[in-house]
This record gives sequence, structure tokens and C-alpha cells, in this order.
Amino acid sequence: MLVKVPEQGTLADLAAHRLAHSIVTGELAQGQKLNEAELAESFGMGRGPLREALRHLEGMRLVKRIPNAGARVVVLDRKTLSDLYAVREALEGMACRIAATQMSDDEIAQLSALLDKHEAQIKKQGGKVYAQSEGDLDFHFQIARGSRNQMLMDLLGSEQYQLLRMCRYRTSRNAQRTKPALSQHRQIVEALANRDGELAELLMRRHIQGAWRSISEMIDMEEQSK
Amino acid sequence: MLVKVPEQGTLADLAAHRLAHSIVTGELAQGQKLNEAELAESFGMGRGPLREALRHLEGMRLVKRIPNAGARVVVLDRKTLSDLYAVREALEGMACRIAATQMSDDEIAQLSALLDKHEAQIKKQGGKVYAQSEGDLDFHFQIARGSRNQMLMDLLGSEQYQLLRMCRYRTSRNAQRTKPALSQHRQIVEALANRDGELAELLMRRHIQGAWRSISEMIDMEEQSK
DNA sequence: TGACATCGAATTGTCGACAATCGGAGTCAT
DNA sequence: ATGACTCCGATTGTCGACAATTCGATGTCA
Repeated sequence: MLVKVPEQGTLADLAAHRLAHSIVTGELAQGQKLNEAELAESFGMGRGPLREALRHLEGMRLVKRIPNAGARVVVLDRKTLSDLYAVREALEGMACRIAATQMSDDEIAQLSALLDKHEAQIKKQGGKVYAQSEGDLDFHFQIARGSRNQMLMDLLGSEQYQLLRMCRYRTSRNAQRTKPALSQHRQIVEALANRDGELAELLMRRHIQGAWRSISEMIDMEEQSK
Repeated sequence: MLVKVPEQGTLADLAAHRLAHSIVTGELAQGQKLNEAELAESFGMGRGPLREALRHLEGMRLVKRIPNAGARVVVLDRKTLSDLYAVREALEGMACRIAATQMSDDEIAQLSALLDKHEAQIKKQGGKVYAQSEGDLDFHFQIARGSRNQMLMDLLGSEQYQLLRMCRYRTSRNAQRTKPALSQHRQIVEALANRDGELAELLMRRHIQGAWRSISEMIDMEEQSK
């Protein structure tokens, strides 16, 4: 449900999804040059649709295009991620505040059920911490939906979402933040259930700030080990 | 300085700019079907670059594409604009708060000078209230720049900005909000000069809320007159 | 008369080939 | 040896033609 299945639609849309997936999972390294002919060949399509897909990804900020010099996978340096998390804090905080007044009791209950599922997954452990990471994004997106603001959903869902997933893949391996994150999620749901928008916003902002600190430390270690 | 001159770059980029301009100015009506062959002909280019331009505008939310059914100019209904202004309030509020700590004294002085220019334009009156409207966007964008957050600048500058201009063209004819707006701008600059980020954010949020109320009333009148 | 099937023109999606541009290897002169 | 220049290969940008799909018109039948 998280990843749209593009089995319908144009080749360009299909290529955009496949490329986005390859970029997010790191299959295509950051900063890597994207050769049109090569990619078109590997996808079994002409260069036309592929070029349109690249334009799409450009708008999504997953690739950076330079006229007459091709497209490259975007590089998520410290500053970019810092900016991203700052924007997320504002947008998701806002989403939480509005969601507290707009979500139905049923939706909030579903959110709570989602957290139960996450908790079960964590206890099962299976080593696949990543699954929780995807689930985390699902949690955040459900709240964005709860804001009933289509533009907010687009911004958080279609675009930043992809960048975040990209970041997660880089850092989720050694992330041990799943437990405090789950606890914070629970507090947020409780605030939503109490229809306390201000508290929900505050908690969400803190949650994201915490996530950023965690990511930031990880980047430090990564850079230090070089 | 506001509108990038696309004399450099690919035909697709040129077409994207020309189309964006036509859409924003209302030359292309909301909801109007965009015929690829027709537009390509009028721009003197093939359909390939034009299709890429449409993909670009789609990412900018200026057009909506439906597979196998073509692209249409987006329709700015009440809900869409309401959502837009809500997001703007959050983002520009954030921009203001950060800008208060990041902008140099010189930049703030330039901002103040910009307002002087606006005031002069208003007193000259010339009927062209629209010019102030563009200047208003310039003011807001300068603050976004002051946040030093590239993602924020992109969101406010490249994308929402276009939708706002589109909205302005619809409503600027009878807008008599230039004076209170200028006064609010001055207060914001003063807060920035005092390095009072919280106040600057508060003032900016109120400013945008006021703008939305004004736009909203105008939409009501428009709908009522039908 | 209205609902439905069928056909056709128009439009979108795709491909292959050609032109324009860029990066780099190699060369030459200082 | 180094800097600049030239040429060539590779890649991007663009075009025209063809295939696939949609939407509307037309006609048919209950």
C-alpha cells in the first residue's frame, strides 16, 4: 500500500517508479550519472519515456539535471537533510495539529492498531528493523491524511517521503531508535485521541527533532570513519 | 529578477516557462485542455520537448495530467487555495523565525528598502496595483532566502509561488489590501531587525491569515455573482 | 425515445534516426 | 613540463512518423 503499483499507465510513469525505487534503495548510488540510452535499454523502452521519467524525478528532487550534461542522482549531504528535517518539523507539526480536530475516532483507532502491529514486529525482531522504518513512514503519512489538506499530503507523501526513504536506507542498518520512536508515536496518538492539537504538534515536532539528532550523529560517525 | 529568463537551456525548459506564464496570467483558463500538437506548433517545436515541459509543470502542480487523456490547467477551487494558504502559513512562519537569526543586517536593510519602493509605487498609484502584488511575492521570497534553507526556498519559490501568482492574477483587480499588507510587512521587518523570531513568525502567520480571509471573501463574492 | 454497440477521427504514447553539444585524449607551441 | 588548442567519441536534445488509446458521433435495436 505504501508503494504504488504502476502496472497501469504510461511507460514513463513505470520508469519513474522503477528509477525512484532504485535510487531510494541505494541501488543507484548518490551522485551517480544516469545515462539515458543505458537506462532505456535496461528498461526495454525508448529514450522518450525515460526522459519524461527523469523530468518527473527532477520535480521530486530525486535527481538533479544539468542541461546538456545529463542527470545525476541527488546527493543527500548534511545540509540538505538538515533542511529537509526542518521543513518536515513544520509541516508534520501542522498536520498533527489539524489532524487532532479532523480525524475520526475510527481513524485514530486504526492508527493505534498500526502501532500495535509495529510493536509486534519489533518484539519479533527478525533483524529487519527496516520494516519498522517503512511502517514509521506509514504512520506519519496517515497523520498527514488526517489533516485533510491535499497539498500537505502531496508534499509529505509524494516528495519528501521519497527523500526520507532514501535517507532511511542509508541509516536504518544501525538505527536503534525504534523503541523510543514507538513510545513517542503512542504519545502522539494519545494526544490525537484527546483532541489536543497543540500537544500533538509539540510531540510530533520533538519526535522529528529527535529523529534528526539521531540521523545527524550517524552522519557524523560516517564522516569521521573516513 | 523575479521571472527567470530562460533564453538559455533546452526547448523543454523554454516551453515550461512560457506555459507557466500563460497559465499564471490566465491566458490559459483554468481547467483548459492542453493540446500537445497545437501547443508544440504555436511554440515552433516538436512534441517531445513540449511533453517534457508538461511533465515539469505537472510536478509544479500547474497542470494535472491523466494518462491517455491529456493535460489540463489546474483549477484553483476554494479548497485548494485554502490548503495552499494553510501550508504557506506554516512554511513562511518558519522561514520568518529562522530568518530572524540568520539574515544579515544588510539584508534586513535591503528588505526595508524594498518596502520603501513599494510604498512609493502605491502612492504613485498608477492603477497598477498588480505591480505591488508581484513585489509582495518578492518580499516573501527574500525572507525565504533569509532562512538559508534551500528546500524551503524551493517550496516557496519555485512551486507555491507560481500557484500564488496565478491566484493573484484572478483577484488582484479589486484587491484593496495593499495598505494593510504594507503595514504588516513593516512590522515583520521590524521584528526581524530586533532579531525577534517568535514575533516575526507570529506576524507573518497573521499576515497570511489576513490575506487568506481577503481572498476567501473575494471567492465568495465571485461565486455569489454566478 | 432511450440505451447500447460500433466505428472513426483526433489525440496521446512510443520509437528510431538525426543534429547539437559537451568532455576528454592527444598534440603542439612556448 | 605546462598550458592551450583541436579533433573525436559519446551523450544529450530534437524531430518526424507510427502505434495505441480515447472520446464522440452515428446508427441500430428493444
